[in-house]
Amino acid sequence: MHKSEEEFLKAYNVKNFEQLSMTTDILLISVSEEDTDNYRKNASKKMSILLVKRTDYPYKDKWCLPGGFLNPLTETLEDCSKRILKTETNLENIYLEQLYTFDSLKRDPRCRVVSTSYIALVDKNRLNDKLNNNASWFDVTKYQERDKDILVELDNGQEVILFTLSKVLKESTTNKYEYVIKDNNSLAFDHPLVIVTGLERLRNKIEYTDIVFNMMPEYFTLGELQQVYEVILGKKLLDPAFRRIIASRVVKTNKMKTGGGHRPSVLFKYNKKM
Amino acid sequence: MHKSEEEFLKAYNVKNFEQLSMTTDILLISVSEEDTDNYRKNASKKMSILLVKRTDYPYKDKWCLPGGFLNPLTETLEDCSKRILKTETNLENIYLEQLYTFDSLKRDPRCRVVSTSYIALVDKNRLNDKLNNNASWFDVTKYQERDKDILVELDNGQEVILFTLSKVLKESTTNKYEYVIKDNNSLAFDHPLVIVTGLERLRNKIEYTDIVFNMMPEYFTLGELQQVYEVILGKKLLDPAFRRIIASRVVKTNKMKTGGGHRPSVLFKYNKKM
DNA sequence: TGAATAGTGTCTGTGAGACAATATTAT
DNA sequence: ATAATATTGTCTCACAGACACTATTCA
Repeated sequence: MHKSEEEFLKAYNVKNFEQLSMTTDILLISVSEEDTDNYRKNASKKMSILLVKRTDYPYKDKWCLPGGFLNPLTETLEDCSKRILKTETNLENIYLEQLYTFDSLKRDPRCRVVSTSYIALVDKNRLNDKLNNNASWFDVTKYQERDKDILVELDNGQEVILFTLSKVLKESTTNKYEYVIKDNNSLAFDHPLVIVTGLERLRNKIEYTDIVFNMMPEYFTLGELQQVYEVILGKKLLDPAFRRIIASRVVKTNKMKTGGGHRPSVLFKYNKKM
Repeated sequence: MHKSEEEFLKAYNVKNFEQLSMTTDILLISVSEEDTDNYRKNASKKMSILLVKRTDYPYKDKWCLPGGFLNPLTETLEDCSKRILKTETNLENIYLEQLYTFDSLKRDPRCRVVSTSYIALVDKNRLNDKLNNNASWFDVTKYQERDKDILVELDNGQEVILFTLSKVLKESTTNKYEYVIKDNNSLAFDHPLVIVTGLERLRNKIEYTDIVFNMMPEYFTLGELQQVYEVILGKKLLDPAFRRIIASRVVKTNKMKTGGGHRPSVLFKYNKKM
């Protein structure tokens, strides 16, 4: 006996199958400026990420990435991430990019939850005072890779969060590694994985995309831009080399940044290409 | 009134919330050899992907990527992909890598289904005659990018599948594009998206990872390896340049490949580094 | 022998790394 | 004047692109 497609769809009942919940977790990254006492010195920069304090079980009172459950009937995962970002930062139009889908069986003690994580990038100047009060920016004060271990330290000025991951060989054919949480006292769920995966991704993409300009204000000096690169890559760059690489991606304006107790700097804009 | 964590988890009932279904879709990629009449000529190569014919609604009798529903209680998405690959190809130990999670609201007419896609790479020599009989290899006979359109043609020797995608500007800040299906008669679901996303990813990763060796047999000539690169990148490479680039990633063996009506070629192996 | 592929040599231009030198400001 | 950053000049080295050349097989 043959059914038509219409009949088939009508008879199809989702509830006959096991279903599950999905969440999104958002790694919101920005670059913050440290105050300086010396009037001549430029503000030094740190990479920082947004964490929120959990108010309920599981992981009650622990810090975690902003995130929440997907409404399967009305939202895409990106919609969901936008909604959560809006709640935590009061901002819209934040750059979002899908990072990875984490799905180990026991990552949430409540039930099976698969979580698709997103990277979000923002220029910190956009959001002073707009944060939800359970949210806090943590500077990435350490990000060390030694042997196969990655040590990360986060600091919001009052609390320090430390965790360690190991890179474990997964595929022996080609050398492919996966991260495993080794030591973690303070962060909820598998969020150390999300953070490290995201920071690595950002490091890679900053080299071959224009992603970095999502973290910059409209006008910026090349020195500022270079600092953002240095903070993300975790190493110093040589000025002339940096300027050569970046030259085609920025446009000089006739504005200057003055007042630094040293030579003023030309302000540039992002050079959007078609 | 305070609950303990234990009480909280006990009282938590997943079924109070809307849930959804997840699937995996697998883009299994390999490189096939075309027979040649000239005894001197080496076999030319084509990139090919595995499709299966749907036996039921929706998209009955259309081709699609191998895939299936996740069992949320017992499987990770990768487990699920492995299970499906085993069903379709009778192979285990295939290289798998998470590609992207597709989640538009109407991608499946039955219900809300979020699908995490995986790239799988295999050396075709491993699987002659092992295919499930609803599965078939399609050569990628065309992959053209013109303006903002991508035209793909797949051919299994009996049927030709054609589809077109458009790259549509998504973020105006940084120029970020997303693919939109423009024209598609033959492929089920949003699988044209998966295919194009996956082929682009492979193209990128072949340049900076050792991923390609998952598609190679244990012993191969540099000519064969170069052909695989050329087929994936869609362009010819210069011999000396290729040999320089690849040199550190392969090891010469004392085996030779002879019988080609021309100078024999040294067989190499993948050089696994720690 | 010759068609075909395998493999090497080498010139050239580009571009990154490195370091030096000059320019300009606020105190 | 000086500390600090801004900006440019230029040398060198590594390496990819390009092309030419030699080597070797088997019908």
